Amino acid sequence: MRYTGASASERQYLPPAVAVSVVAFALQPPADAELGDPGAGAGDTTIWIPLVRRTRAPFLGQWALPGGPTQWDETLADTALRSLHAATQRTPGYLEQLYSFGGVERSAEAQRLVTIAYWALYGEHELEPEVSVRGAHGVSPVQVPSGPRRWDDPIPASGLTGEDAAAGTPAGSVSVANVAWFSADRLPELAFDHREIIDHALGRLRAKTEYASVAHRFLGPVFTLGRLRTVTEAVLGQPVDPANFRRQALAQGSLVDTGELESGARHRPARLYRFAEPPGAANQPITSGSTSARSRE
Amino acid sequence: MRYTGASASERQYLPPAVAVSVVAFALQPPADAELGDPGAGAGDTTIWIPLVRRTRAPFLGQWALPGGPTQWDETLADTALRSLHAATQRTPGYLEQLYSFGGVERSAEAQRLVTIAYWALYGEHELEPEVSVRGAHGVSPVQVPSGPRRWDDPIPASGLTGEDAAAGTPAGSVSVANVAWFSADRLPELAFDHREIIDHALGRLRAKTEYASVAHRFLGPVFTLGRLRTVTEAVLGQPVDPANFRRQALAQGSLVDTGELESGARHRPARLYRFAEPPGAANQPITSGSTSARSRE
DNA sequence: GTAATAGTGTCTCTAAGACATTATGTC
DNA sequence: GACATAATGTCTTAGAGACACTATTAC
Repeated sequence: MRYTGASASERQYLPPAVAVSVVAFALQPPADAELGDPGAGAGDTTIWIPLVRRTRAPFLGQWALPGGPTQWDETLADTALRSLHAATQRTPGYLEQLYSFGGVERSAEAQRLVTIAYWALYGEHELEPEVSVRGAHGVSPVQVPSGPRRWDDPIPASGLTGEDAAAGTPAGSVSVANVAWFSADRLPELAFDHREIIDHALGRLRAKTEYASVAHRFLGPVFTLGRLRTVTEAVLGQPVDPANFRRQALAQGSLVDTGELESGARHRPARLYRFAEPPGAANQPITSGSTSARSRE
Repeated sequence: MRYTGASASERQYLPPAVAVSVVAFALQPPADAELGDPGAGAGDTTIWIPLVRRTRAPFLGQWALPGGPTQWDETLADTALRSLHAATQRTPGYLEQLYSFGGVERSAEAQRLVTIAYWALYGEHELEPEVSVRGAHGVSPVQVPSGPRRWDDPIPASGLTGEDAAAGTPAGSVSVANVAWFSADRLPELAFDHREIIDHALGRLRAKTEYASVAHRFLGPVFTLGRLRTVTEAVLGQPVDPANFRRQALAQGSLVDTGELESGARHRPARLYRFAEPPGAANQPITSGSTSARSRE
């Protein structure tokens, strides 16, 4: 019961294939990562995105977003995490849905394709190589937004791009050599409409309401206001006044002074802060295979 | 080649079924509409939403959002418009995607279900009964947002709720008697998680950045500032200072004074305004079967 | 005239941004 | 000591909100 090669007359009985694409952001590429643009150093002034090189037509050899088809027993967020992990060997700390694309298919494939785009954030500590103690891939906690937005959860497999979904078999898996990290300011030419998806994701990230609440996810559990400001500057792509940033960040009410100081720098030590989860969020990390809040039939 | 009754071992080869649910808003219920709550008059102080009564288990007899499965030759927005029209006999002036739900299915159905939620707005003139001159349903222009967000377009059929998608056949269609309009403040108990979807849609609608740009879609092509303020009050559910509203609405820069005045009221006549589409939007209404901007394979 | 909304002017308060100043560590 | 960033304080300006006041129609 496979759908490849269905004739045109059979098509109308086929439900669309469902796949995801993921735009993942990090403040730095991982230490062992290949850089798409060898010229650019890994400064703190830009945002980095992992891309995979396509190993199939169409757009063979071109860069594209990590992604892949949903499997029968995984939710959409599962699929997003699994295919992102297949490309980067790392699990992001944050994942959120962006938008769904469901155009009528015009390619040679037998099925229509519905693609759901996600965006993900990697914190500093999530970029260290994962220790492969457990099964196929890491099981680090992933934070998925609660509140008005909703979601699903994480599992394992290979990594293509979302457009290869219509092929029933997950063949032609991506070797790690086909993955590289790019600065958001210096993206290569991208397959399909992935450039627009990235632009959309960047727009969301740069929207004030978004970055104010997610900037800290690029960092570890504790951080200085200076680091947080650096993140904001990287997200916005422009400098931010330190004094005003401090006032606004603290007025936000979601930063907690840990009482500790960061030492070792060649200047006055900075206070360390934690991010206080909003009361409703319950700060409940989602682990692979969790059953929580699966609110839909 | 139908999928109903697939055994558990077959399931893993089945792609998820894809369906949509639509939260439609109007400032008033249509004149010929049935009201869910006979007590409430049709004042301008609230927002109205059409619901359909389920004719199947689960949640048989309970109210739910209009929706239905995607057909092989229609896009997601097509499906949304078609199933909304099946319920209300009317085509909305605006349609935008909200969120996708893709939980692993736990019901008795053979397939998983991915549901994409949309929200729609009906303008005053879109609530008049449609003149059935052309084919199965109206072909009035529908405005779908451009810019970072993307979409697809409209076609005909019956109207269930999105959760009936897994059944391959669109049987058990909704008679108009099973449709009623409810005030957003007085919703009945809803099937599935539709209450959350509506709350999400209301949240989006009430977000300042959204309602500032969509409020005029509840009205006809020309309107007074007083009417526009009334819409805003209905959306927000609270009074708004007329003077301040005027200043902000005009400062927005998207209202054009037509030079005409509204007469007949027992008070000073008000200027009539049009909404100026932002330059990028090209103000290009989308008609059924259009091929524009279908940007995805 | 009265009633009712349209439309204008003005005051206050808050928050954003610019920028000066002091504090405290490493070298 | 020099240097670098942390942390605080102050001034200006733009905008939101409260509210008083004038304008113009129907009756």
